[in-house]
Amino acid sequence: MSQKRGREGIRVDPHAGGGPMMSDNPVKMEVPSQGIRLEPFKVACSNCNLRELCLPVGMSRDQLERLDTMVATRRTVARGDTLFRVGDAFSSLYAVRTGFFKSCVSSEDGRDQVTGFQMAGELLGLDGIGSERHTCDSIALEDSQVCVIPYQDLETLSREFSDLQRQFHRIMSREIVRDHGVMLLLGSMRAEERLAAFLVNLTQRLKTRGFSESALILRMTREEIGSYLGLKLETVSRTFSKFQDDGLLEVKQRHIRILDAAGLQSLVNGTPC
Amino acid sequence: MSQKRGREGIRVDPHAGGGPMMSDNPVKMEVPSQGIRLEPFKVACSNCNLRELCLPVGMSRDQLERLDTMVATRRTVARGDTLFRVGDAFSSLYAVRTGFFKSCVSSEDGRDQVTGFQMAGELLGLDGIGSERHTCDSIALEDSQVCVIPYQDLETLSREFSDLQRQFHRIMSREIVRDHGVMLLLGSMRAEERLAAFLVNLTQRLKTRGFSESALILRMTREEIGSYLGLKLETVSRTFSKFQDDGLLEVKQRHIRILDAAGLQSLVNGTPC
DNA sequence: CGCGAGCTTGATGCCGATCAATGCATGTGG
DNA sequence: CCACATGCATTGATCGGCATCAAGCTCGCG
Repeated sequence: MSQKRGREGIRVDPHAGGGPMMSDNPVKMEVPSQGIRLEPFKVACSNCNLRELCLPVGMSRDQLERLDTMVATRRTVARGDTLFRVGDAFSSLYAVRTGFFKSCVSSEDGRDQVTGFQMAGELLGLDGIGSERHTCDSIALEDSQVCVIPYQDLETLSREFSDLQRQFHRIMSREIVRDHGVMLLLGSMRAEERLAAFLVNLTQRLKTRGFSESALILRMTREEIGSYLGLKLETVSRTFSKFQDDGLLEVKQRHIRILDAAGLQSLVNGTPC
Repeated sequence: MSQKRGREGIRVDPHAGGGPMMSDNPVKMEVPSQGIRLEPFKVACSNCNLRELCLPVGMSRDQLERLDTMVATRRTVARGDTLFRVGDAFSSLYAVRTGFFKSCVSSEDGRDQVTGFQMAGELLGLDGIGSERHTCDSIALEDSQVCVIPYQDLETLSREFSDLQRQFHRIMSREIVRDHGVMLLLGSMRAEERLAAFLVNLTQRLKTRGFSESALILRMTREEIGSYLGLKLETVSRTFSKFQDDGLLEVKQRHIRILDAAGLQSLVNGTPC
């Protein structure tokens, strides 16, 4: 579990300890009868180190403080537990604060499809708005924490703040664009291209969050990757092995080191041979 | 081209003439200098026969009249022309009034993927909100007409009317849910299931619009269907032929008659053999 | 009438699925 | 501490569905 992590903290594993960006921002609170104590779960967008990635992008101090009143609670989800499930009544969106999730839809006959993996700063539950019920399962792939955003409050507040409204619309639109990208992948790419695209996307998102872009720990199984990419787990495994043979990656179970980022990138676009 | 169409108008081809629901609602307008004339292009959500399918769902008389001020123009798009293209600046959404569109994304190396087909009442352009630029091409598959919805105005008005806000959010959310369904299809279904799902979906949407659910005219080529379903055109063609041999369909080029809707449906779910 | 875009159908081959066995890491109880 | 169980990953052998390549066919249209 222990990862090389220098004093400056290029991090591979968020659980290895609090880096400068991912610390939980414990806040000292005055509690009359007990003096000062540490309150690790103070919910506050205004203090959140993810606010540049999440719903509050581009909002003013004032607006952030109003957001704090809306996003009043957090929820902890243990690894393997569901945040919500198909058919659950929809009432809130969730912003991932720490941890990692997968979203799955399934067909009548039990086949299921991972539709996405979500990490810190990303919004979960958008699927529920249309029908007042969730249409997919959201499952924590590691112990996680989310901020609860009551949808009614979000509606109300975004009628007041056009910045919030706009950012929310942007997030939904980008989800649609992302989905279109996955369709392109599923509809027209071959196994190697799919896995390469997946890895490039993952490292990019991790980099945005201050993690290393050359080493990562997969939070999901080969089967989950396969489900997302429309492949069987054996194919995912074989493709990892091939990438290793080709000198693109070093693969040790879920620990991946990227040795040739350009080579990987070139697989995604059409620069083969 | 001529289709059986009774007086009550179970319609197969919207171009065969105006049924009760699809008529263009010409409005008599007072024009001072000329007396009464026919104005076929009066833009008005309040009169539109698609208002139960489109953005104005559930809105009051007052609100509809405000909507009329927002949706002030229409645009005609000839078959084969693009409504917008990847990279175009985003300024408006478009509601399909008549006709049929496809949306395509493409990868660096030129492969492209049809991400959806849109018909009357459906909203186009949602992809552009996130980045202020369109991320896909939208191409008319037949002569079409769209209502132009300036996005700024929609934002403004939906801050005022929570019903409009809510309906807009619903539409975006449903697009996300639809995309997840396509991912499931692309990631886990076989050719026959894909084509069956496609046909079931298409007929359902046509039925909602007052068309026959047992006969339809495809507005897209085999290649476009294949692109949408992640198959080659030959496979689409063979699968159509197989469905015909199995007595599920009658296929004559783009004219499809559904002979065994239940059988088709059972292919979509997992009730094979 | 003849052209061309789109559709159908056949023959063949390949990519990834499937089936099966082994390897590896972690955890548990004796 | 070892024996064993369990879950996940790797690797090999074989199979099958769909892609690919290659003719014809159909129909609308100039």
